[in-house]
Amino acid sequence: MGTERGRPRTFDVEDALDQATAVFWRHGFLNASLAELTEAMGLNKPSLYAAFGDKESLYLKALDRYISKRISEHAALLDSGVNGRVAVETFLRALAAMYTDPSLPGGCFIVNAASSGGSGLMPEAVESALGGALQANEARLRSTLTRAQKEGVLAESASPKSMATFFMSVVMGMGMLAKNGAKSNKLSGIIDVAMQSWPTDAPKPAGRKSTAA
Amino acid sequence: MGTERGRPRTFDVEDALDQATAVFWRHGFLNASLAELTEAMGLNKPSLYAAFGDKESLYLKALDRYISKRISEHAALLDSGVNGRVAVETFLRALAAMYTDPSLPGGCFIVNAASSGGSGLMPEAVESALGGALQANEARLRSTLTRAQKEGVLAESASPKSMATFFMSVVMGMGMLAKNGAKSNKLSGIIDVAMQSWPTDAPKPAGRKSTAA
DNA sequence: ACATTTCTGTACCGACCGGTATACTGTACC
DNA sequence: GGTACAGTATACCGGTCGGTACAGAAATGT
Repeated sequence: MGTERGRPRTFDVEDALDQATAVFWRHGFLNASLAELTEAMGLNKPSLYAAFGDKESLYLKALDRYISKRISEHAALLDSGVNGRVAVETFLRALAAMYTDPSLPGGCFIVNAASSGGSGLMPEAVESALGGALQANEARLRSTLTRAQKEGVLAESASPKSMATFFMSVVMGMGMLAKNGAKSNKLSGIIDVAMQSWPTDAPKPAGRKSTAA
Repeated sequence: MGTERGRPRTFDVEDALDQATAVFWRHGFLNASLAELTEAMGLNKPSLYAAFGDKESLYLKALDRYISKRISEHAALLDSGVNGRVAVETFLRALAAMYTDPSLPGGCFIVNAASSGGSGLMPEAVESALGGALQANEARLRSTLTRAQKEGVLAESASPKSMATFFMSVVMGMGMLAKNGAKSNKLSGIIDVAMQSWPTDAPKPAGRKSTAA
C-alpha cells in the first residue's frame, strides 16, 4: 500500500542534512566541497544529488534548517514576556553561547556565509537568502527595541532603527570573533559593554521616583 | 653601472601589487584565483611568480601593503594629540569611511579575509598574519583606552581590555555590513550608538543630555 | 518466481585550480 | 654585432572542482 516501491534509502535524510549544515557552517558555500559534504553525510554524490539537488539547493535547505532549528528559538527570546531590554540582552547571550559552543562548528552559519557575500561569486539565490535572513533578524531586533520604547525601558530619544543596526553589527562581530577562536568569556565582555550603550530616559535608581517593585 | 642587466619589466611592481590587493580585498585568499589576479595585475603567471612568488607570498605582500598604506594612517589617529575618547571615535569614523568608500573594494581587507579563518583551509602563515594584524589593532585600541583612563575621560571602573574587544567586534561587524553593501550613514549610526557605551566617571554637572524629559 | 522501481557505488566528464617548463623577446654589456 | 641575461608568452602539468552515466543491488507488486 502506502509503502514506497524500490530500494529504500540507507541514510536518514534529516541526519544527512544536519551533517551538511555543519560543513557549510564551517566553510561557507564556496569553500565547502562536495567531497567533504559527501564524506560528512555518509553518502555518495548520486545519492546526494537525488535527495537534495545540486550544491546550491542543498545549501538553501541547510540554511532553512539552520534558521528553523537554531535561529528561531533565539529569535523567540526577543518576543518573550520579559521587557525589551532584558529580551535583547538574553538574545545576545544565547547567540554568544551558540557561537562558542564547542560541540558546534563555531561562529554563526549565516555570518560565516555572508562574509563571502557581495563579491558575485555565490549564486544569486544564496546571496539573497542570506541577505533576507540578516534583514529578518534586524527587523526582529528593531521591533523588540520599539517595544522596549513603549515599555519605557528605552529612551524616547533613541532610534530603534540605529540601535538594531548596532546590535546586528555586534552580532556579526561576535560571530567573526567566535569563528576565529574567541571563547565564551570574550563574547560576554562584549555584550557587557554593548548593553551599556542602552539609553534610558530616567536616571538610574539613585533616588527619585522608584520604578516598578 | 648599477643598472640591471637583461630585459626590463614592462609593469610597475607596486601598481601590480595594488591591483592584487584589490582582488584579495574583494575575494579573500581562497576565492581569489590566479586568473583574476593576473588579469587585474596585467601580467602573466610566470611574471607574477617571478616577481612575487606563489599565491601565498603574494597575499602576504598584499596584506603588508594594505596595513602600511591603509591601516597605519588610521591607527595613527589613535595616537594623535586629542584625548582618548575623541581618538577612538575619530578612528572608528575614518575606518567606516574607508569601508564604504565606493572607489575601494568594500569592507575591510583583513576582516574579509579573517572570515575564512579558523577552518584549516588557508595556509598557516596567512592565518597567523591575519590573526596578528587583528591582535595588533586590538592592542592599539587598548592602549588608547588606557590612555583615556589616565586622562580621566574614561571611567576608572571601565576595563580597557573588554572595551577594546568590544570595539574590535564593532569594527568587524561594520566591515561585514559594508562588504554586504551597507552605506556610510548606516555605519555612522552604529558608531553613534557604540560611543554611547563609553563610561565616564564624573557625572558632568553642566551640559550633556542629562535633561529629564 | 518474475518484472519494476528506486537507491547505491564506481568510474568518468569537462572545467578550472595553482604552479611550471619551454621557447621567445628585448635590453645591457662587451 | 654578438652574447649573456632577465622578462614575457604559450602551452601544459597533476589535482580537484561540481555534476553525471552507467551498471549493480535491494526493495516492491504481481
